[in-house]
Amino acid sequence: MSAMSEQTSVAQPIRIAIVDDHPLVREGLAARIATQPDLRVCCEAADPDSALAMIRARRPDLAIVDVALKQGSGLDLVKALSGDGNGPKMLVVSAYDEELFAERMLRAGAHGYVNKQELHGSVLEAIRAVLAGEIYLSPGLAQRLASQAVSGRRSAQGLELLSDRELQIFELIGRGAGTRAIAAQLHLSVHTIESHREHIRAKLNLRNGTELLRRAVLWTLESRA
Amino acid sequence: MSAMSEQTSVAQPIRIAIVDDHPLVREGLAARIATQPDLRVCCEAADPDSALAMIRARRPDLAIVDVALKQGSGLDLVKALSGDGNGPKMLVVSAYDEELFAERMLRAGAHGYVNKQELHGSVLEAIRAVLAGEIYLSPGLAQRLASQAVSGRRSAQGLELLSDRELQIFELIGRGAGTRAIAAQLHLSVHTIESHREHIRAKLNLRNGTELLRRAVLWTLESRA
DNA sequence: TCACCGATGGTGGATTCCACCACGACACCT
DNA sequence: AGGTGTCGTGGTGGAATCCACCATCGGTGA
Repeated sequence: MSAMSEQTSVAQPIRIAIVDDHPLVREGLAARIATQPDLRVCCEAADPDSALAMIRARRPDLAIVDVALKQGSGLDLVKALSGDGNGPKMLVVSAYDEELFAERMLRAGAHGYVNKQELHGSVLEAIRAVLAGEIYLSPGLAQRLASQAVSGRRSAQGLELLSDRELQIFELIGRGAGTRAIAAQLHLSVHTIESHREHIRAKLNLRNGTELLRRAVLWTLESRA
Repeated sequence: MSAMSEQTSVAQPIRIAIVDDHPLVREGLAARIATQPDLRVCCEAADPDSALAMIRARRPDLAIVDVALKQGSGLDLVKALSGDGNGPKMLVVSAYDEELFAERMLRAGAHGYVNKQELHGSVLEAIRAVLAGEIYLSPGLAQRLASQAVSGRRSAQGLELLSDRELQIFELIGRGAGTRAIAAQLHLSVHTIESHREHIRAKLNLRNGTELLRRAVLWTLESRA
């Protein structure tokens, strides 16, 4: 909405950080934000690690974060930031419209979740809402989440059953990463990854690692990053 | 917006169509193109079907196409356009840096392939190159493709240098069958299958069985078109 | 004939998988 | 406070698989 009554000129613009691994998306966001005189992009990052450092150093008012950052899933970034105490507001943008991620992100401390598909011009709306202290969700997504909550049905493909960690590992498997590589990337023991694999297999009713890999590859293709 | 008549220095601006299902990416591209006085975005589309109609109607000089369009994979779009005869140049942008996709796209008639990751500022470079009649590839991608061609064997996906047996087994792998299952189904020794796997890996320049499985799954998916 | 390749199969060592277990942290219930 | 559950992290040991060589046999082409 255009209820900008307390527009205190451009003396103190609201500072926004953008975290996305696609330069094009960053530029698209920046272009939109540039249309608003009281908003300003203060810094950008392409991966969660540098993003965390950057945000802690620059202390923006709002951070726009992509779910699917190449290493370390963005979920960790949101968790870390929300654990920081008086951190920025966090608006998550995603290529997935999965209720799956929205729920997790909000639980992890995000203040809004917008799908890249749905935002014809609604990012700004989302930004305003989040800055005002509200929780913002893409319209379609909000509806699906609501109807899902009513019917109690949660079975997209059984993936809801996976915990955050498990889902993250599932995603990495889908990208073609082997157990060893995942362990290295996440700084975890190989045994831990294997343990997670096993739990994932159990929850998804998969017999062997081959079926798991297959499922993961298929899924990451369908809901592309 | 910034659709001002710029015909002062350039009588005939080059007209570009953008096809991507993410509005943000479209805007990012448009923002970059807007910095060039002789280039102009003439139309946009979010899905392959409307894109095809649009491009045939508007006849742009260049079409920038995302691989990962929701329905119909963008590959079909490129094929259709290149089958049209005197169609536009086609530059493919992708979230994947997979050699696989690049190769298929180029063979389908695309004139360039850029990864969304790599393009810090190089889309314009790519656009220029493609318009000039060259074939453009992301630097990293070009390098990998080249080294692949030098080291091992040249190959469209390399699949045509598989023997009949190997191709058959490759397909079964793609369907999710394990080595043991394949052996049983073909009434062969497990060792034989493993031997074939090894040969396939060698011919396709794949390091481990995981990559093989991944490649096989991808292929059996994309070959539905 | 000879050299090569495709299909089949093997050996042995490295790697990975997998079932089962364990412990600490945290949440939720009553 | 206790009890129960799940989550994340690790481990062990045996089974399965992978993988780099190697071998045989039959066909095909120089």
